[in-house]
Amino acid sequence: MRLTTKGRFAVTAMIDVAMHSTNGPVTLAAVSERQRISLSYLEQLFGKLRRSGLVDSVRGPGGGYHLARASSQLSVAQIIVAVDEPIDATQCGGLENCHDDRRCMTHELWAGLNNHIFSFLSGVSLAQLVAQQDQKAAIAARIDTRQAPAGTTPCKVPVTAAV
Amino acid sequence: MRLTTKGRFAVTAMIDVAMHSTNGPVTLAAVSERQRISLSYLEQLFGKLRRSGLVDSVRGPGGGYHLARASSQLSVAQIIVAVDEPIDATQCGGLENCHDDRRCMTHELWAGLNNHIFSFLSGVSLAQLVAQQDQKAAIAARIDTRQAPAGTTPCKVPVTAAV
DNA sequence: GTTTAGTTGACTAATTTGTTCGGGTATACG
DNA sequence: CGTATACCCGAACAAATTAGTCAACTAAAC
Repeated sequence: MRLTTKGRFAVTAMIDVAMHSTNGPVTLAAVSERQRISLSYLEQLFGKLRRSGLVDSVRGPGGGYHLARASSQLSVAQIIVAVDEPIDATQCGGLENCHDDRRCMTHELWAGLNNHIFSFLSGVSLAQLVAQQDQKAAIAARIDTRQAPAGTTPCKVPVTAAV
Repeated sequence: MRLTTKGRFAVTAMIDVAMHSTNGPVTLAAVSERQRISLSYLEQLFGKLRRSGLVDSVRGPGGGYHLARASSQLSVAQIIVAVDEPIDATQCGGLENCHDDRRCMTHELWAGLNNHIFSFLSGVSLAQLVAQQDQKAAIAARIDTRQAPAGTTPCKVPVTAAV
């Protein structure tokens, strides 16, 4: 389980697809324009997402991508695993040359921590992120039109410093 | 919050220090030898760990590094943040040029997910990992001394598929 | 004063990231 | 038909990051 900008771009793009697939497939050109990600990079990412069975593609005019499953059935972990090919921080690579106890430490350790992080991100569905995003968009719209009802905390979503 | 092999090396090294600091500071040379991490790379990592206040250094003969706090008070998140400098996947960099609603999406989204992952890893202390490691070492030692019982596979800890 | 070991900085190879380019192929539509 | 759309594919590429090397320095123990 690696966590880099690559996986983040993939998740972002998937959210974009989820939010715009109400009427037909979403083209990568549209995602590229909206999310400011280069088209070719998106093609690479969606090639992996497609081969992993997370999205389906429709070729030809009017084509594009749509989610292969309901957004509630797609987890962040699946997306990240699909695009961020796994790498292990072990020297032995989990092979037979770990006679010495110590050399196995990294491997066992990270396998465990991997599990934790993986299962955590498996519990976060695309639907949740979309809902979160929709909510913010709604708040923003309400602020724009200055119709914030009493009792609501406008834009009070605490965006923490980038960690 | 990035999650790469760099942070994993740092955590591995910190566990090694935690496990061997019973009698005096631990030298990086020893960590390097045990964990098969290059000495100079460790020097870079521990430079950051020291500047982040996670370890203290003792110079001269008999010197080395030791944890600045009890291992139960040191979280994985702190270690990773110390060595894996933050990067944001946003185009606007959280600046003022995100007039368009869409361009802020990545930023808000990952800030939230960052929080989740960060708080999760903040809850994992070095002490926990050490305990987990000690437990495995004890099992391994038992296997070593008592001629492995039938059915056990030495050094074949059920390593989950690398994610 | 010599040895140990941290401290620093510069430098390098390998890998990853993100992009650009240049071609393909399937299909809707006129 | 043909053509435009949009997926598909691969190669080449600069930039950043990762991992490691080298060399010189400082503080402290003996």
